[in-house]
Amino acid sequence: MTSTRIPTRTRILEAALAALRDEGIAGISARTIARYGDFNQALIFYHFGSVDALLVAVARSESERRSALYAEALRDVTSLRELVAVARRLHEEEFQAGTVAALTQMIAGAVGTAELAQGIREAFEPWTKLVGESIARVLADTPYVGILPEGDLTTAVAALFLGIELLVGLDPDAAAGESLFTTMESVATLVDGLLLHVVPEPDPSRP
Amino acid sequence: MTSTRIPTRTRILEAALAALRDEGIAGISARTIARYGDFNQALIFYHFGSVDALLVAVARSESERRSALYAEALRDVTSLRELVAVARRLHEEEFQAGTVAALTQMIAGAVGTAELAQGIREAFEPWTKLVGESIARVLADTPYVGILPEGDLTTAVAALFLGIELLVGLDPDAAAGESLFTTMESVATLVDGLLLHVVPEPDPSRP
DNA sequence: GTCTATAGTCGGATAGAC
DNA sequence: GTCTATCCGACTATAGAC
Repeated sequence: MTSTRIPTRTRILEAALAALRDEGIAGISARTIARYGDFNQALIFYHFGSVDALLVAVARSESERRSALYAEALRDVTSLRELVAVARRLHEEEFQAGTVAALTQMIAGAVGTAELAQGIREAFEPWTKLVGESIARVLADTPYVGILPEGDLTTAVAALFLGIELLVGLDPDAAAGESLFTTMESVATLVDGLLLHVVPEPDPSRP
Repeated sequence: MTSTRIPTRTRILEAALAALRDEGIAGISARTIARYGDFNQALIFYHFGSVDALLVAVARSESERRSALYAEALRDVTSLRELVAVARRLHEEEFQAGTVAALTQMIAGAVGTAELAQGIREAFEPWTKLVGESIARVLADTPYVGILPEGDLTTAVAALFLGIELLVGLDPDAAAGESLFTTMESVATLVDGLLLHVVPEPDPSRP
């Protein structure tokens, strides 16, 4: 796990992610991160220059990893239900690792630090682009193309999932388990019907 | 503005809110807050005991203020469109003051500080209850009562609006202006139609 | 590349004068 | 209730030995 074969740069990135997840942005410091990775605090400055620069590097690394993992699934999305299904898979796979929570903390920490905000924004541009394209495909061939602005819908979807992770951080019980995403899949199925002008019957046994 | 007639306790609460909004949770400290309110740093500990306790007091105060301001409007809500309209009004009225952004920062900061999380959760219980009741009324008299769990929907709605403020903090241009909420009102109107099983313009040529 | 040591700053919190 | 003064731990960042 903590094998010496893993390059220090990577170890620092992983430690920063873990610290962000567990301690939150308010508890982040070079010393905290070093404790998580069991390396010397000074290495952070040697490899990344500053703590903020390290956080931007974490954002970039996470954005790339995530794009690689979910790009294929996202490209197949043509309905809202499918989009929520990908989101659910992402939530289930990433929740334990706490990577979305870490991202949420970074975004929250970017307030009042303009360069950190810009770095994170740029780091996640490829990812938001992927999500935006999926939403465009959901809208395509529905009567609402050109009526509902894709940019706003993308923002709303991104906001929804970031907000969920934020609330999960506040109250792990509230959004835990399958219930929340199951409900959202139900709603998405209903809206998909609406998009196609077909109203499905209410289903007493939620899928 | 900085009149001596305002009790110190209030001045501290307001300064903490402003500091939270401008500097974010990562930049919060007794000294930062004292600078914002132009009072002595030691007063925070005299009046509130600790910085964390002050933050919980801010959450309580904001929850009460908000409940008082929007309870009436929320009680009239019986459709999703009306709920989004209240959210839009809240966003427009509170955005400049930055109170939602401050709350977002508090929630983000609560990660890894269990007692802070519990304090904030309790502080906002009356408010989430109000929102939950509105959603219950939206669902009432639709075929989906008892099928779609209100708790999950409340969580999703709360998450959506928290996430929006989080993203606005990251990129003020992205969610600025009227566009985002106008789009959400459009979507809400469509979904309202769905909830009542009334499809705007049936199109038999589409399966 | 990684370590120790340290400068210099800022933080929470308290004691005690007024 | 509000102030000054202060303890002391934690922080960023750098210098320099290895």
